[in-house]
Amino acid sequence: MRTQPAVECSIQRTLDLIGDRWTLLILRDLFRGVRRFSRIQEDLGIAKNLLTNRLGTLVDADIVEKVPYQERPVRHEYRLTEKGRALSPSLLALMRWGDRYVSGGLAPTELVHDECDTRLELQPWCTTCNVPVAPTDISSRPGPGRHIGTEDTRV
Amino acid sequence: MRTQPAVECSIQRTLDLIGDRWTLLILRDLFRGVRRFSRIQEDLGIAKNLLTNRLGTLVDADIVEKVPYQERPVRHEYRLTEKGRALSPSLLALMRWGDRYVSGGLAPTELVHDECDTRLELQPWCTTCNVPVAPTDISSRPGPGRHIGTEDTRV
DNA sequence: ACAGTTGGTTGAAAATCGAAACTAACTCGT
DNA sequence: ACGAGTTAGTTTCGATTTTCAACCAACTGT
Repeated sequence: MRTQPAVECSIQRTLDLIGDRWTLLILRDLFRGVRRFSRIQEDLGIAKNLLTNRLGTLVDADIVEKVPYQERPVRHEYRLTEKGRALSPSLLALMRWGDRYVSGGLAPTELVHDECDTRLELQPWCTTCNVPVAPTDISSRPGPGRHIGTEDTRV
Repeated sequence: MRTQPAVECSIQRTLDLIGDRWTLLILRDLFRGVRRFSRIQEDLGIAKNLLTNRLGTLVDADIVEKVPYQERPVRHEYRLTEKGRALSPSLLALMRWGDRYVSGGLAPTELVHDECDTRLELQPWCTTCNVPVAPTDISSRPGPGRHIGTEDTRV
């Protein structure tokens, strides 16, 4: 368990919840339609007790829900809630990064723009200027949920 | 270490590299401008040996580079490479999710566009049409880097 | 009746982590 | 020139987590 709290950042709060070695992979499987305990376990090679724990945490956090898919033997499958489905851009962004920098540009799965059939990027977008924004043009500042640091925030 | 290999997915490859409990937080600090060993260590409360290991891994993976900021005592700081800066959309996506679903809509920290001071959103972006793409205009298909599952992929 | 499937639990060994102590190289104040 | 302070680590060791394997319970299909 983390020693220092000081959780004044949504990235940290998010990673405290889903940022361990397995959880994002479990969520990826759920997005892919792998929803049963034993299928996830086989697919990831995760220890069963850990899968039990992680799924329990995800259910508690309302990211995943356990819905019965048959009675007598009652069997459940794990489905993403709306909160869980909202993680899709995060997984997409990680996937695109991996495509480019780890898989050497060869994407195992592509997401494309219907109209022109081009692969999609996920970019920070300024709704005022109506342009994509490079990492070097981003600053951070305290928001309504408070803040700590006062560093130079340029990349 | 992971037991089953079967790494046929960019998300998995990415998480194998940066998906542990600390690495994404370290990268967040680098994005925020916290670049020195001791500053990161204080800020995160991570054990020093772990920080050494993680930074080493990041440097080996060419996500971060160690650049001297003074001679005599040679001191280094850790800077994101282009590959590292490309993780910005991933972190932004996780942050925006946390803002909405963990921090109750009140962002502790906002990321803004330098030029106009507006809070940033994350949008799927078509590099061919040079426009943002709505979720309804997205399709998925198998890519050149092969594929595994044949499941029902609807959420 | 009994092998097989699903979704777990339990316990011990192995790997990893965290806290504190220690080191090395150098600066700064006096 | 001496001692204190800073930065960036390494080492050690006890605590925690993870993995692996075995076990279990409810039910099915044959």
